Amino acid sequence: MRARAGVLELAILGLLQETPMHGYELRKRLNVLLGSFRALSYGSLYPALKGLVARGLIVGVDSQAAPPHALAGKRARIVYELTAEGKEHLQDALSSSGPAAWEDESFDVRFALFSQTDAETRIRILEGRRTRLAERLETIRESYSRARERMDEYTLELQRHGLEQVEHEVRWLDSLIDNERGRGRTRISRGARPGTPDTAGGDSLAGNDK
Amino acid sequence: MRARAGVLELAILGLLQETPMHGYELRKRLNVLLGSFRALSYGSLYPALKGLVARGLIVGVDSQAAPPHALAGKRARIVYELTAEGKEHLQDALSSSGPAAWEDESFDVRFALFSQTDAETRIRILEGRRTRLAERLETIRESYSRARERMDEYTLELQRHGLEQVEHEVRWLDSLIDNERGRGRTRISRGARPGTPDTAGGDSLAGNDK
DNA sequence: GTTAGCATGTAAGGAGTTACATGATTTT
DNA sequence: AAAATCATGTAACTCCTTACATGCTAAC
Repeated sequence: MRARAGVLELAILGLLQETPMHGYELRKRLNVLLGSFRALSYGSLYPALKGLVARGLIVGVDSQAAPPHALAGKRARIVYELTAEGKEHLQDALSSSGPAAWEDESFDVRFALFSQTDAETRIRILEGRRTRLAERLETIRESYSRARERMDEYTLELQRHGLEQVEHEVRWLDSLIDNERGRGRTRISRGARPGTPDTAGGDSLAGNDK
Repeated sequence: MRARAGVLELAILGLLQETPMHGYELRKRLNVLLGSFRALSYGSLYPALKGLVARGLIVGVDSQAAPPHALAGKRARIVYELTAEGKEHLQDALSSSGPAAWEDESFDVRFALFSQTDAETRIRILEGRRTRLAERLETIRESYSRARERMDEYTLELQRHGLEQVEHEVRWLDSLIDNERGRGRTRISRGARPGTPDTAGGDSLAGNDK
């Protein structure tokens, strides 16, 4: 009820579960996790950490207080780690698999946290996303056949490329789902797609689906 | 100086240049143009229109005021169209080709408006985006070789897929640039890539770039 | 000794969403 | 006569960015 999605919060909790860190380092890891571009600003990160501390999900310990024999010169680096409640909250969030898990903004983060997610939830999320993308294909193809006369060449080309990208992601998901089903918990075979080679290059917009 | 990027505003002006419309219809066209998903809300659209009117770039005329002989029952539909200043402003915006034109948030809209953009600007934007994506490839490959040990299988797989997507877009841009250079103003050959067939499927992360 | 990178934060504001509020018109 | 869809708007709120502000530490 109170759980305001909060992709950023989820990512923070997920990374801190793996290993405690201070803000500055966390940001770098987050930039990789959140899609490798879009450098997250400190103006987002620090207030988010503050909020998580206020809600008792993480605690920040000044790393200079710990070592016994003096070395007291160094700058305060606040290392954050999960509390018991934080771990519980994270587990709850990771075991959920509603639409919020497979939308564009959150799917990547949920996927990156799959190591900490149980097998059934992983499959449910992958399938949810696949369904979502299939709907999107439907929408694009529909708008294509409905209004292709009124669209100029560039809009059309953009549409075509968008469709290609989505189709590519669907194939990716299919291979992932295959992998998850095949082995209970074995590793991902990178890029190998057993029965379906790359040669599906026909006229994508013809609608050879269903 | 004053030109706060405003992707939405640009898209609105671009669509209204093609043909005057009322808000509701505009929204549907915008949803296609802005990437086919992410349904734009009225809470964004109407205030944006209001702002454009306030700045004198568009005017809204109540479509029921126009017809001479009474038909006065129908609901007010406010049809918006560009003013002279609006057209000027749009031309200025469309002839610019700074980083703001080829970033993720704006590139699609700029591309969709290519019919209204001159040939040199089109090429500059396409090349700008290509360079941007090449940088991104560099970043991803770097972080991959720097920290592949510390990354779990899923993060790695996500990275690999992201790389593939970006590589695909680079090839797309290459074919578009080719097309733009080849003909001065001829149409886009849909999906046909002259010299480079789809068979570039090797180990993407090996870094066969440069 | 100065540049680059480490490290933490705050204040103001931009760009959008959700939820609310209202009513007309068309289709079933 | 009900349901869908057309049509326009506002208020509150969320999430994030930019710009500011501060100071330490390592490398050149």
